[in-house]
Amino acid sequence: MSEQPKQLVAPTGTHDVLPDSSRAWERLVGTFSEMAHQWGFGLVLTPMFEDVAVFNRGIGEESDVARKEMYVFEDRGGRTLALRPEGTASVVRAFVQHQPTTPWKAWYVTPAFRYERPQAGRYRQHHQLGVEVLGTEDPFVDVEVIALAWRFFETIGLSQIRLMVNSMGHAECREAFVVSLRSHLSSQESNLCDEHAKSWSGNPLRVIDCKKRECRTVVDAGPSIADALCEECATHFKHVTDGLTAIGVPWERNVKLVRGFDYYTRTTFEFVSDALDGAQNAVGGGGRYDQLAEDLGGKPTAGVGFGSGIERLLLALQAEDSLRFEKLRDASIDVFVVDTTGGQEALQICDLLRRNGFAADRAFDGRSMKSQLKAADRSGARIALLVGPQELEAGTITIRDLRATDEGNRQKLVPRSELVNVVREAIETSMN
RNA sequence: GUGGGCGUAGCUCAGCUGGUUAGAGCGCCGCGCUGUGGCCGCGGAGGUCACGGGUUCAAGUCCCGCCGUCCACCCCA
Repeated sequence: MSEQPKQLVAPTGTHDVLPDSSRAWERLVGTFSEMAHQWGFGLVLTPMFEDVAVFNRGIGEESDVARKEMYVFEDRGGRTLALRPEGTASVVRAFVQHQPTTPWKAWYVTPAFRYERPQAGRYRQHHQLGVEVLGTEDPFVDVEVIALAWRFFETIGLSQIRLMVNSMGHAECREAFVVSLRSHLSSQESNLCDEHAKSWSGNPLRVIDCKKRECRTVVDAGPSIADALCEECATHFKHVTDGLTAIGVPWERNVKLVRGFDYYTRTTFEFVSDALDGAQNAVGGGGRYDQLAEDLGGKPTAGVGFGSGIERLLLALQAEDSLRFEKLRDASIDVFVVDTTGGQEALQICDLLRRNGFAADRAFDGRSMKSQLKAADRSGARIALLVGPQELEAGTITIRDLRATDEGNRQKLVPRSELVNVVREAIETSMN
């Protein structure tokens, strides 16, 4: 006697998306794809894993993501690879490798992997969609990238979103700011929270978005990035915010907005949902990364982009109660074919309908008519086509309106040769 | 990585201070209606009470471990 094999389940922090909820995914990704094309972006697909250096040099070896969250492994050829923890680095690596003409406008949708302790809205595999523009430092591009994200959120029905923007300045402004921040923090070390009192010098910028009161007091009294910007960077930032204002995208400046990846220069931004609480309220973010292409071994090339987490967007939609799954499901099937003669008729009728552009489904296993009609009801189909021995004999089909209420006038016998036209007509009238 | 809550049917959950064959609603299958869904009535299938140890005459219930999940921190999407 062998034991029953142990049931296997999805790994910690991962999840299956089944047809009920995947309708919402299709809608999000479909909408984004359409909008990205409207904005002039082309789809880019890059490998899910890369040489680990792509991410170490990209997001910074000092960042938490690179230090302790990456899935790093060695393949059979001894190469050290990593599953992608975010979207941007791979796209920029592809740009550097292929040197397309600029400006290069790319959009993507991809899973991202981080070894984290899972909780609501945070997974070991999550999914991001986003865009990148390489080859121009024109502030209008920053505006376009932010605007695309904003309009996308509007289109899918999110209303409680706030956009926060900031500028880190270019490499020199940023470096000068880090120096003055460092000296401020070192003089205030004893006033920082327990953790940052020890760790501030590794990455002083991290202290800026610490939520502890002690750190906030120290930070508020210290230098502001806003004052550290050179004239060019200040002007660049003003063009970005003026551009947003010009097209009616509301923004607020947040001088403490310091994002987790080291590659950001100048513009940074983040979208938060007020419908989600605290910890996981960021639904998207991004910024400019004018050094990144060079860091990955390419020619100096400016870039800017944003990424948004699909799971977070769905949580935010749910929190705003903007998701209507029922409606999405109703849209699926036009016709359900009921065949009590063995199934051969349903095979041919479904094929005919599908070739003519209808969404058709049927039952299997030779069930009773009653049971098949029950399945028809569940499918959400507008109409059912019934074929039993009588119809088969007479070369006819019974068409039944599954939504009508007057029992006397809801089904009729039609010649099989007229099927496609009759179905088309029935669907048109039942749509009204 | 640190701290806490929770794991009982496919789903949502009940199960009092340990005590016979572990329940409900929804869903699923069937019958009432032997060719007609949705509503209603009746019936049925489905559980090693997450898993592994321990205490006890007796554990879903108490203890320990483990895994999973949720929450907070951290970080982020």
